Amino acid sequence: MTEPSDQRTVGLRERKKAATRAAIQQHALRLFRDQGYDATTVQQIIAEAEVSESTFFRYFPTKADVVLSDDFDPLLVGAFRAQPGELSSIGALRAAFHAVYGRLSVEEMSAQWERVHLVLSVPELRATMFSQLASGISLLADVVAERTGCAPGDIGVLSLAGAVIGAFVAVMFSIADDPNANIGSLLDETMAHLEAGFTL
Amino acid sequence: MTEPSDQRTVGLRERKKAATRAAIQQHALRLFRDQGYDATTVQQIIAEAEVSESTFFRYFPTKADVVLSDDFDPLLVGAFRAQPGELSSIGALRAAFHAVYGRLSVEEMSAQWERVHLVLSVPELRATMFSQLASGISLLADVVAERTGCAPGDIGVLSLAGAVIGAFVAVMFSIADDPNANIGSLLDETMAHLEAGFTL
Amino acid sequence: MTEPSDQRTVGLRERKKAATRAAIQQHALRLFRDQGYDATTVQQIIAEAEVSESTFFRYFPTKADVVLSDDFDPLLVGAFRAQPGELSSIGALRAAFHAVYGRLSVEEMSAQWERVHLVLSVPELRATMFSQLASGISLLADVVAERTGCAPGDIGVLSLAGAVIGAFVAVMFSIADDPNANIGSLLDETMAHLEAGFTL
Amino acid sequence: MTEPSDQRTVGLRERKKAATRAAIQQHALRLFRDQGYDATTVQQIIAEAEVSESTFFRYFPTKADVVLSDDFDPLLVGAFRAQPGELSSIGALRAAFHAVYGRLSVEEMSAQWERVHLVLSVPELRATMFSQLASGISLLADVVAERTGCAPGDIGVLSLAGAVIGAFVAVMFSIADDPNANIGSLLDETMAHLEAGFTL
DNA sequence: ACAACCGGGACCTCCCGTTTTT
DNA sequence: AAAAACGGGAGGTCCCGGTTGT
Repeated sequence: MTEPSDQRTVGLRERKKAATRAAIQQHALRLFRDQGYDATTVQQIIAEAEVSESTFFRYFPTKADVVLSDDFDPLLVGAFRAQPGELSSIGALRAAFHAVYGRLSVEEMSAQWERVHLVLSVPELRATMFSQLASGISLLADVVAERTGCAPGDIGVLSLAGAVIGAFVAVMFSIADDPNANIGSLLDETMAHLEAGFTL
Repeated sequence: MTEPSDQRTVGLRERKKAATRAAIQQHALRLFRDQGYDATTVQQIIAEAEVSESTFFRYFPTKADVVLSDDFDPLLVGAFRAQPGELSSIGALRAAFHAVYGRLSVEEMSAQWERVHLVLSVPELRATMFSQLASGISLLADVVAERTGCAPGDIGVLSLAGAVIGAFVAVMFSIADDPNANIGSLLDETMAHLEAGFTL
Repeated sequence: MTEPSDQRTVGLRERKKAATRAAIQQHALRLFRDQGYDATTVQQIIAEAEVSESTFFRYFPTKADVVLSDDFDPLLVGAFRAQPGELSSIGALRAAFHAVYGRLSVEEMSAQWERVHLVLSVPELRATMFSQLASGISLLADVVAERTGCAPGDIGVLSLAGAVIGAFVAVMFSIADDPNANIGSLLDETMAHLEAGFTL
Repeated sequence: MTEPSDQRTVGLRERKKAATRAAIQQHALRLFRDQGYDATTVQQIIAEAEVSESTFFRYFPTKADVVLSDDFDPLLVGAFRAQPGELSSIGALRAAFHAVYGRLSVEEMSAQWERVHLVLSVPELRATMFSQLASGISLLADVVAERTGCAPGDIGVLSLAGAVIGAFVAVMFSIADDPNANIGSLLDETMAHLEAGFTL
């Protein structure tokens, strides 16, 4: 799983860390796909990625985190904050999703699909997803509250965060059995529906 | 946990089943509250509810299902289907939520809160919530598709279903720390936001 | 699954029966492959094959028999009996196997593979295989005893029958994950080894 | 059913384990003989053998395994590996069978017969025999491949393994109705036939 | 001390015979 | 009388804490 493209020039150290991280994830996902998640050991992953076990666990606290960690969250937050103030929150979110998911390379797209597929099909991974969701809602509520000046516990803010994350999950479900789906355009359409109040 | 009120005269068999189910759930939730979820055994529950172990597992395939099974789902579906065709889908959903959650008795409300609290605090229960969500989204997508004539896989339908369930979850999070919150009015407000396209 | 080719002219009635039987088996195997064995109902099979349920059960006492019934047994016995007396029993068997399995059409070969694959992968079917084996050994012992004049309980006759069936099973295992294996030549090689006393 | 004699002094722990295993099997087989397989419960067995239920299932994953588990397999493998390299594979196998089955005590012989008889007469046990066979063929193929340097998938190796197991099964069938049959000499005769290429 | 082994208990599934409802 | 629900019991999995062999 390659790091989502970020063209801004960052330090060499940052880039090396990202490369290591990407290498581990990439080899791990390939092994998971070929042999199954349970049948793949951390030993095999570090052998393929040519890193030490301690390095592995520095980047990913557990084997499950290789699949679960979502590199898009910080990008999304950044893109959201960068949106002009005239946009409504939901409009800004739509733009942010578009900026992050709209221009995925074919490899990034398929890696993303691989992740979604694994998470939904391996019980152990599925079990941790709810907590991921909770964090997602919480994170989203925080940045929306920050933007609007509302409290993060405001029912409107929470509803929005829940609805966005829920719709996101629904999209993930729908692409789980279609490896060729276009995540970016589906998400954009989804956000448009949210913005329009679902006029069906 | 008392069964949401349904006064229509149905057969004796149906009433007995509902009573048995309610008795099991009621005693189980009380024991869970008093002793904790893990510390309560199925043996204790069936002793209190005066049913056999077979009967327990006939009603609830696992101990977790006593907490997780949501009696409101079928009511919600029924109320949704009963809404007039002029309403938009989201409007009909709002009305359905109002009809079901708007007039909960104090006991029903507190039982509901108890359930939410348990689910969020017991890891084993939280682990299965994601699958519950998936079923929820799927069920909702089906009934909305049925109403609108769209396919259940339509992206608009899926987005709506995901957003509603997601917002529902967010509300549940927000009431988890507040035993006296009014579920009904919070849900109504949430649905209003969804309908209006989150104008913040 | 088409009937193993038998060019001798037989009555119309016989041919019609064979055609019906083949049609049932063919559609059943296709459904089993597409949907899985358990998920396929007899109703679906008879709908596809356009026969009545009673006709289905006249040809195959149970659903499992559609897969298990081996049309090759009687052909094999016939071919064995037709071998010249100068051949040793094992030589005659080798010739018989060659006559029956040596000239399978591509469809027959793949249907045969399908059957083997199903039997080995579906627990319910695998469970009945041992009895099939027992019948196979018994049948083989009988015809060999008849040819040689020995008693069917003679240890030599039984050993031969057991060894041949066992080797046959081993071949089936080995082709189970190779859809393109040539059953005929593998069996011939196997019989050659048996005849030569396994000189390795 | 006593453990096939192994006089080498091993650790106390090993001896205790063997004793426990033997005790469970011995009492179980006695109860099966007296009351029938189905009518005997695991509770009765553990009461007689004076172990806990956990211990029972640690040694035998299922009740059926008490009958099905074959203590002779590892001995056979050991004896086979111990044969001098000059012997052909089939010759070495014959010698190994002779070494293991040739000197059974009367009790061991009758316990063995008891097992065979049970397996063939109880449907539930018969149903799993095919998988046992598969493992047997696979195991045999592995050790023969190891000895000859061939691949375990080599058709010659597989044929041999299949033939030997098949002949073994045939012998088991033939003794099922004769409690006084001499397993050792029948097997030896069988292997001789296999080695000679069945000259009948 | 360290690992392997053991007992015990909770959870869960399947099946069968009996009772209850329709 | 047919269908549905119930009780009971057996088989099997998993985990945890205590004991025992090395």
